[in-house]
Amino acid sequence: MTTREDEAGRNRRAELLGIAAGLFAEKGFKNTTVRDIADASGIQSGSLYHHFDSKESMVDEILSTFQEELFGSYDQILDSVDDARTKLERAVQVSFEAIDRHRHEVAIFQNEADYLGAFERFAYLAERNAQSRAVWITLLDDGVRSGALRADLDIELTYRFIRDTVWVAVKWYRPGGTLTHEHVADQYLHILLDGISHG
Amino acid sequence: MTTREDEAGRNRRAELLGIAAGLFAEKGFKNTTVRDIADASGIQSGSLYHHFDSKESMVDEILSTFQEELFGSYDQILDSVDDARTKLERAVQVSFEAIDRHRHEVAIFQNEADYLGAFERFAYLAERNAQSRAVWITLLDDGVRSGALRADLDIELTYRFIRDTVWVAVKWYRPGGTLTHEHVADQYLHILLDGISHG
DNA sequence: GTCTATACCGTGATAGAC
DNA sequence: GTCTATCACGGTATAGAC
Repeated sequence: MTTREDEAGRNRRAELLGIAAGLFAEKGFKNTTVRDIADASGIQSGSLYHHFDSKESMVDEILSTFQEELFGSYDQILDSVDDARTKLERAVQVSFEAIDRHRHEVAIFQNEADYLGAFERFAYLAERNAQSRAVWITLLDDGVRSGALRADLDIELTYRFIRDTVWVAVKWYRPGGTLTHEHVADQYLHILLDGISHG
Repeated sequence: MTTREDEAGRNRRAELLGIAAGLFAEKGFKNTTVRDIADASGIQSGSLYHHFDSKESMVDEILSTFQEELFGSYDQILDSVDDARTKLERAVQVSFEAIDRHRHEVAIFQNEADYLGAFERFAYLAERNAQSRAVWITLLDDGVRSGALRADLDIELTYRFIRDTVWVAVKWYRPGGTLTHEHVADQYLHILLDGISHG
């Protein structure tokens, strides 16, 4: 049974987490105070602790929820019957889509994973990193084996370049701006697959 | 006249700045305390203030010194008589070389420019950013005009991808590791210019 | 050039009234 | 569910002895 109060509580919780995510992304986790979050939410700092144990719990919930969704998308691509090149393209497109829909979460993960990863509570961040590497390496290996990609590729370096260039776009991409995430993904894939030199 | 004391002072100053740069790069500027810097230097926190006005002065000196050198290198490339493609290659190589020789400084600029840029004292960071954009846009424009690069390039997006991929490498590149900065630059230029797809 | 001592403030978190 | 009041801690920076 779901009462009206339960739902209101969940909505409020999500609302507060959204406000916190925006601040964590903009100013950094440690650099954002619980008073900042409370001010932006129109309540007092003490009231936040009615909803959450601690500031850590807030960022924990933000990151784990997001990653569950993202890796679900990657798994769908890996499990599909598409050819290697299409899968690689899909993975890039899904990543830019994540930047579009969850830019705060992406930014937090990019900026704070190193710092947070030092606490046992956030050990899963390192696991997710390894999981992400596995996805891209698989896609690149399949691409080379199927002949879609150059045989002389340095897979490890190529992985790093793709990963870095995709996620760092969160620093400048703004949803609702002149560039759509589809356009950015297309242009990026054009550069990545075909290069920028003439002929 | 340069006395022995002056020189010892400069050495000590440079030594302390180097230690601070490592901590700022690793933990972030705000997240690094003056006590952290003092501990790592084997002195008391109060003693730091004999050498520097404030924590801000330290990061200021670290960043401005580094950028003066980096943009000197870019200017040399722009002023050279090389063709467009060679200039672009040289700019990429010089950037990876900067990551190799000054990774702390690069990391600090990458991670803290947004935060520090909000203070008037660090307004020059935004100017340096604009200057950097001007360098890359010039190189790309010349490349397209001379026929070295594809005529259908989205110059602005290409600039962002190059900038991002080059500088984000500071997150994983380690001097003295198995990869040299020359090797990384070569591989990156190969991907950038020729793409990763087969044929 | 480094030390000790300390002023002063912002921080995360708690307790209990409403 | 929010408020006020409060606490213990750690932060930057200063003063003055050695």
